[in-house]
Amino acid sequence: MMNDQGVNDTLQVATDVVVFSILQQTLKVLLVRRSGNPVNGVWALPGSLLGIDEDLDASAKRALADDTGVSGVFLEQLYSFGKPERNPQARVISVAYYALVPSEQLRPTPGRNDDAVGWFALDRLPALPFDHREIVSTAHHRLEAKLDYSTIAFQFMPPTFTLTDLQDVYEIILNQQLDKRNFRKRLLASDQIEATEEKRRDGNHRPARLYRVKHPGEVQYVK
Amino acid sequence: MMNDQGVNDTLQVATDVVVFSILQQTLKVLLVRRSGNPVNGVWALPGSLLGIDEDLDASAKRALADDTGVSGVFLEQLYSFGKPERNPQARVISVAYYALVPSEQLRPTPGRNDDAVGWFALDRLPALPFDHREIVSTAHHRLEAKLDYSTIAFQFMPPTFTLTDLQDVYEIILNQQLDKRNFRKRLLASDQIEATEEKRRDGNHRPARLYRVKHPGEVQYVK
DNA sequence: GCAAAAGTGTTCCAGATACACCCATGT
DNA sequence: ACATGGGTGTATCTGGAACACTTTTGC
Repeated sequence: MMNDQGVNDTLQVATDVVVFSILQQTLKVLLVRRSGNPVNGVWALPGSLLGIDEDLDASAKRALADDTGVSGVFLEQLYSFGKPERNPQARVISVAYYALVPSEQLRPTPGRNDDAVGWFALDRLPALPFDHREIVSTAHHRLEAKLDYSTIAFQFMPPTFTLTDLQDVYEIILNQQLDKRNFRKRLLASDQIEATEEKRRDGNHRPARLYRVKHPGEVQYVK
Repeated sequence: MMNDQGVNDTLQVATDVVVFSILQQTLKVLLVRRSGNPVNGVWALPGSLLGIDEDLDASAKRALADDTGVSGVFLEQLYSFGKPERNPQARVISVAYYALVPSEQLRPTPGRNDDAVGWFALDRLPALPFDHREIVSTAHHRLEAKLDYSTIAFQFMPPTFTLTDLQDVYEIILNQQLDKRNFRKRLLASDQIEATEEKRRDGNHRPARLYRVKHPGEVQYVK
């Protein structure tokens, strides 16, 4: 199994997950710092080698839960990365996934192989091993694109939220200001969210009506 | 490497390619009939096991060339399929690709491991092994979707073509009639094709002007 | 009463749609 | 001259973009 350079020459498959959330009005990615070999003390994407009888989706889900304690969130296959030189220690194909976590809902906790987990802004990422930066970048592009033609943004929302909360999510991901009236008109016309009877009072201003998504967990195509 | 059921329990990665073309005014898929084991005499997607030092894209390209003689065409990664039970003989993850071949340009020829190659209409596919039917279906959805927001249809065109030829391609893939004037207006406005000085004379009617794509080989996002 | 965010409608413009007739050729 | 597919323009509709003031609360 080892060739004469000490390199394992069997093929392995891993799943790696780019976890996005919006914290402190910023789009962030969840990274873990591994305590074990081969990458001691370096921040990397949560991930795992694929079990011999394990489904790809299940592997990504498990990697996410084991490494970060996050579960029950939107998770979708992104792309497979397989340059022979991407990992110098071994030949590993990475089937990458991305996940969206509702803002401030989950407190990720390090798994038993991890030193720490942490949220990082996209423009403040630490050095990442292998092609993890390319994976993050591909996931970011996918997220931006899907915002335009699907209800993917709802996956960032807690069970109830205000229209301003939702608009903030769009503005942060698209990195541009949106018109409040047009945004509300479009969202309400899409028939994907509904008003609750509740309002949120905070600060010294008019309370905001709370909404909920009509089909939580489902990402639908719109337009 | 073999367990006591005679099943190889190492993980393997394959690339499989869904090749589309438009022949006889129909969207067709290219299949190969394997002469060797394990699938003797059954039609399947062209594909290959990934070499230990081979890039995924290179593997798909090679599989396509080896199995069908097709090369130099549009080829893009589609999705990775990895259900543990998808292949009962071995644990194989398939990284699927799809390719588009210009109509009537290439004459596919069987590779040395193949019995035959053939084009099949999507609603006239033979029984396919593993999850190849699901892979074809996923590729078909991708193709339909990309037609709307990219110049992917140009990949089906020969070097020069008439606007009616191009409209036929759209109508076949979308399976609906399009308005001739609106189609021409939109295509010409997109600034992606240009008129040549040539015309094509066939049949007893006015000759049609031939066009060419401005950026052949590139698939651009439009709209 | 003032500061702060919530909430609400109309006009304008651009791009998509619907639609019918003349043109150039071969036989 | 006629049959065949090639080629063209205008009116209408619809969805997106721009834009400013009133409301409700806390202090």
